[in-house]
Amino acid sequence: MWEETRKSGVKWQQLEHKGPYFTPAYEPLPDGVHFFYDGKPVQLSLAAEEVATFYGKMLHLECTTKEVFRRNFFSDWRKEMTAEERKLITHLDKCDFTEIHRHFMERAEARRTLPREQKQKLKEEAEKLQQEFGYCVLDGHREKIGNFKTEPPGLFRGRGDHPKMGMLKRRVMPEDVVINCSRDSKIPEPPAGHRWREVRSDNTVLWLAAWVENIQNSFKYIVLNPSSKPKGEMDWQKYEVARRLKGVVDKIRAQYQADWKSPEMKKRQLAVALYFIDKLAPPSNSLALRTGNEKEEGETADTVGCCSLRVEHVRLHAPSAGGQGHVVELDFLGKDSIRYKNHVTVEKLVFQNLEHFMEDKDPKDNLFDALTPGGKHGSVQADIVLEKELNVLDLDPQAAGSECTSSLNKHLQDLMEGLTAKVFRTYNASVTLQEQLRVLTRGFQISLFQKEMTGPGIALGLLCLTQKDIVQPPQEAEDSLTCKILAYNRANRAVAVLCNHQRAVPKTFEKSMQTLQKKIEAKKAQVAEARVELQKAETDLRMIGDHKPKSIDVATCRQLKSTPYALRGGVVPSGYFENATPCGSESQHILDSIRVATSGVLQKQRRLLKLEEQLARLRAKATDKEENKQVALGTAKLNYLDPRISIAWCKRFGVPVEKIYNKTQRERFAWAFNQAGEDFEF
DNA sequence: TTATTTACTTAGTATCAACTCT
DNA sequence: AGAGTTGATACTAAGTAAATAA
Repeated sequence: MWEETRKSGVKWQQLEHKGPYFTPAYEPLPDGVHFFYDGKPVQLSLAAEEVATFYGKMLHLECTTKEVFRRNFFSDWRKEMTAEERKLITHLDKCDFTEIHRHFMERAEARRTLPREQKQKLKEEAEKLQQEFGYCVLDGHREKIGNFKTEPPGLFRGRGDHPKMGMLKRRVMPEDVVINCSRDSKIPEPPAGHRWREVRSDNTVLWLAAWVENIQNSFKYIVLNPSSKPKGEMDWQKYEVARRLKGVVDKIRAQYQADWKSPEMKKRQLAVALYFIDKLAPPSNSLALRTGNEKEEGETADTVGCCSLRVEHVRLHAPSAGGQGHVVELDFLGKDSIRYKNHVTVEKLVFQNLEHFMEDKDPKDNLFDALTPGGKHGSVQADIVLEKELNVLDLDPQAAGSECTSSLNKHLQDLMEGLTAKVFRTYNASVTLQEQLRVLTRGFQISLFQKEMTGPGIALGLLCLTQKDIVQPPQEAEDSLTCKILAYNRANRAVAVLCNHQRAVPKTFEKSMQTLQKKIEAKKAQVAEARVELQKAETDLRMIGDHKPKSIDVATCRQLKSTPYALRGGVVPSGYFENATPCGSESQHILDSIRVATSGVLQKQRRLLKLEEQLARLRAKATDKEENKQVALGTAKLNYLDPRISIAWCKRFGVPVEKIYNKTQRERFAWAFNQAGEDFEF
């Protein structure tokens, strides 16, 4: 069934929806808010004012200080001005948006501090909108839509050094929007006085509406929510492909390793490129690069992936006397201009190949030039020929990627149906999670077993200690749950590191770390204090023994020794009462005071344990926080880790899935829940 | 072939909402 | 109750890769 739909490309039979919700029209600034030029208030035309507010709203953001941003903004803004405005406003430096900025900050603040009922009202209105526009009917099921609103107009915020940052992103109009729905469904109504660009019925795609965005001239789509059935199905298939890779990955690796020795330059480059994409050697010797498609120069930030790597991104470190092995250093800006910097030990053959690939090239030349059309190794068959061709140096050194990625993917397709470069990231990520979970929680099942055998329920003394006096194993269940979750996060983090998922250090990081440290110090003090108190209680108990050891009869002595306290190697030394003589009624009194003193010791002991636990938990939290400082776990969790691995692990270790996946995530992974038994293996 | 277009996944950040602590 | 934290969500940019056009 799935096979058929995949082959035919048909994705639905019925699709009905209300079309996108459009950004409300621009609301002019209130009378009291002014824009100033050269110190004088200027009443702008509506269009120019709107664009001015886009900039004013962003005044606190770093991008407004960037020259490219300011230049692009100013140039686009001037296009929206009237002739007079354009004549007057010639320098951005003379523009004063501070009143506009203050206005929007105050408005946001006002909304935050709205009384509870008004907030409730806003929430209800949002919910109404969601109900009206946020769902569609797909093959008889009501499915949630991911983004049912068109993107509002504003200033483009590219990441990294984006040449187009600050450009005006135009308002989307119904006339821009193509609607996709089934022919016989209720066709969505365009807003009054407008019409759609087109209404079509293409059931080989999943989008509901689309428009062309004016910055990059690319499509934007209204699509389904990840919780929807078709999205879930695709997610599932993605992991199934990755699992099939597991079956052939050894063969593939053997082959590309063999290809490192191929006489054909192209083959060797392909083999090394694939190695860069695949190499997995935890904990810190993996590469896991993205494919690195070609990008149009000047249209986007200069970022690269495997196929678009340039010589300048690679450094080779020959084996040193210290015996470091062959090390490759990669340093480049990857997706989202996130820096990828890594030292990795590689096989000698890889190293030699790289030396060869880099020979006689400029830093700006492509590393894998034989896989790109204009590269100097491009059409060369063998090294021997290559050596004679060295004069073909400056043939378009910039040409990158597309040829490389498509030949790479074509090669992979031959090795396994459905295999592409990005599958390696999915595969390596999921396999790493599974393995790390195994390693990091290896101890837990054993300790559960031990608990059964030696648990707390052993015979207690007859000192009439009440149940609560028994030293409980320190809240085992809860404590081990904390440990398990910490272990899960560690495993998750290993994958995030593998995939280089970074985030900006949270603005509040230092401060909240400090408060946490303070808490730890306070807890340490409490622990020390509790320890002193325990010692004092122990001395008290011993004192009773010192003063009246003889008063205890033999039977009581036995009882005493069998109390949990004595058994724990406490302060009453074994044999301490051995020579006590029977002394009848007096022993009852002694027994009483010992009971009280013992109970005191037990109480102090419990308190100490509890505090020590709290301290341990705080320390764990601090570790977790520190390790997470620059690592984003969410991306791996959402896009790379087969949820069935986590679900199976939860079942095996008795961890409630809610501790791992929040509500949205459980909805997103709904497809996985009835699939993964506790013995699921990726 | 090679370049362009299209459709979909992957990504980090800003903001919003909920919760914790004082 | 209000401030401060934290977690969740909304948002949309930036990739991948297949399909299509030239």
